[in-house]
Amino acid sequence: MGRGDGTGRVVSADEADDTGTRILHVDMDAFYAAVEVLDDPTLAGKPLIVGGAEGRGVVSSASYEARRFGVRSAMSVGVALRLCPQAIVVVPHFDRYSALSRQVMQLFHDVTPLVEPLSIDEAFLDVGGVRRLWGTPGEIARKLRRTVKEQTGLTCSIGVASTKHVAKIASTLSKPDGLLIVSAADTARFLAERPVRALWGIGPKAAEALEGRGIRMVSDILDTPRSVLDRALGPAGSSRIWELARGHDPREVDPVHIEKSVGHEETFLEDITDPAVLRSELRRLADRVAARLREGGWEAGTIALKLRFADFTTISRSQSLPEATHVGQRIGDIAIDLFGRVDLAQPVRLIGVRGEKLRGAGGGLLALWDDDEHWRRVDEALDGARARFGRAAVTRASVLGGRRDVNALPTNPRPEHRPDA
DNA sequence: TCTGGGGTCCTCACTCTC
DNA sequence: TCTGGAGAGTGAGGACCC
Repeated sequence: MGRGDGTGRVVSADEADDTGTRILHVDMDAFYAAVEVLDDPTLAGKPLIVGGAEGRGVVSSASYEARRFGVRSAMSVGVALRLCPQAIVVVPHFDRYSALSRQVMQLFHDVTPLVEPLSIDEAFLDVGGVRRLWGTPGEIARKLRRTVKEQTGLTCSIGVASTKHVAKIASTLSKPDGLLIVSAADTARFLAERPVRALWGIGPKAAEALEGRGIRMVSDILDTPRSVLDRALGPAGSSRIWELARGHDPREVDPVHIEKSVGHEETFLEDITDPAVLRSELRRLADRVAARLREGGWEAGTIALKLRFADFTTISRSQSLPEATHVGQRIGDIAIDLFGRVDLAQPVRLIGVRGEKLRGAGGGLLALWDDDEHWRRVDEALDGARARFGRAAVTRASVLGGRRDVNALPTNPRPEHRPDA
């Protein structure tokens, strides 16, 4: 398994046992900050904060030099600068991050078609089927770390395990610039030694609920009756951590991503009280949401409004539509109607619009998921494409990913997705 | 100088229908 | 005709993730 190397991280030795593993979780180190350093080497070695430089900005990413002072992402830039006054603050350059992200994801796809991006800077890879090409999962992880560094100049950390959940925890522990392999045989012990907060889905609230009952480590979960977990987390949360604590995680690496909602929101530099200004802002946000919907070939079946007031209380209002839409005027009308039903007792800090229950290309994919016959035809198309282009080159995602291809496939919308249902 | 933006998932309350 | 339970759908809010 892993060992500490004196920096707080846990990494594997070169000869680490990777028996029973096939999942890699790759996570770029302090991604935004690292890209800024790449583009301006004079920032190297300095405490760096990427975030909103004025008003109500928060930290999107911080270099490890800044993290040593307690700077964390999602912290307000003001608080971060109090902790680390010498930090250099730069505004984010999202287009640049996206470009590098695409480059890194392509390197992953060069290894295996089974890549599931989790966010701009991390992904799961299933390398179980490419051993004969590239070696064992541990060897693949070592090569991949070298390749990413050589091709992009950026470092990444990789967790290797038999499940996604354990691979994810392992990559976190190995940060920065590390590799941690957890063999199948070591999984139970590895998990038992972790605090409950390390489990996927246990945030501050759930951790507090568990710790209030004396459940601090994953090993404590193993000794806790299910009824106690049910009371602490509810049946769904309880069921999830019951399984995860035992190393059970049947989720496969899934390269097919289906969007479920599209939204935009904005926090004002100063709180707004004038309803006319807020309505105007809603129109602007509705137009942006509509543009995104049209880009994706979707229509939204539900429109949701979000408001955050000066005291940070947040409310939402939503309305399902008889006919789905991607028209900005219509989305704006609904958002403004929802807004009109809200009692504006306080100034507004944030306003947002979201389209939910997406139909169109996304809805078609949902239908495909639910219908064995359609999946059979997708797999036929997959086999045909693989015969032409080679197995490693073609995935379900690449068969389904092109919108033209998706629309060419038969779809059978589920009843709740039919506008006239 | 308190607390962004874009998401997903879950729970609970309420309404409607059978 | 009234009442209650079950189940589905909808809406609101919260927790969590990066």
